[in-house]
Amino acid sequence: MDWGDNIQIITNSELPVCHSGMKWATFPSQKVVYEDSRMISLTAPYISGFLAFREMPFLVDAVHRLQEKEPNLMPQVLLVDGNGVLHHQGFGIACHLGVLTGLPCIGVAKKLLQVEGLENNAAHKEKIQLLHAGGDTFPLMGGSGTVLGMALKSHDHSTKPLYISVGHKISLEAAVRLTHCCCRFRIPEPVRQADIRSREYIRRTLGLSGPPVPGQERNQKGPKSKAHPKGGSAEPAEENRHPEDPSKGPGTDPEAP
DNA sequence: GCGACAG
DNA sequence: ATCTTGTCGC
Repeated sequence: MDWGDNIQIITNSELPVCHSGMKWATFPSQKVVYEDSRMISLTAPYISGFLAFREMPFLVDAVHRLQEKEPNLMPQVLLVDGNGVLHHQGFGIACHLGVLTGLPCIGVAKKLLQVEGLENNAAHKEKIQLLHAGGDTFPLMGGSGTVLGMALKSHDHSTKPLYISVGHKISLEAAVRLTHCCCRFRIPEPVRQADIRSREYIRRTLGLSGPPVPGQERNQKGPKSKAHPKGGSAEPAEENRHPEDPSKGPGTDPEAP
């Protein structure tokens, strides 16, 4: 593989209530060199096909913050949690982010967006079962015969494929190969780490602030708390934290056989 | 009630 | 995205 050792990858990971997390890392070593998590106020609701409407401003903001703070770390490619041209209008969130930042973007979706006749039906599931080893793919063809993306078995023991599509300034083939090279587990590490770290950030900033009523039940069915000031970003209580997170120990590995 | 469902 | 219950492997 001739990507070199200095390709950097950025990933979004938005939780539906109030958080945006991103992670920058080198390739192929995948060492985290920069992290930016903060509270946000989501306004637009989640509507399938309009993900960019909801999340784009925060992703662009994060890229701009990086440009200000560490321009030397500006990545050469972004892995975006969502679709690129595999989209109702042929322009998913990975395309938006690519155009607005000028950076190459890869759409990495965990579920098939059913568009242009693509359907997660029996025939599709059959193709999935024919995928043999990690790295195996099959094309996702729209009604017009155009290849909108590729289903990718991200590692040998993964049941569900990833749905890779071009976002911006990268070929589908390169997008698939690069994504596959990032997969220690089903979800490519940039996406996975952004996810893990964003949840950890939430836990650490809101986790202990909420008043744990003595009789607190485990499964609170009430509405999600919006316990953060609107229009502002909540700062973590501890500012000087070592970004090093030596080893997570033998944690549970999702999607592991 | 039924279909659809990127996050 | 979230919530379940259970299973397997390191």
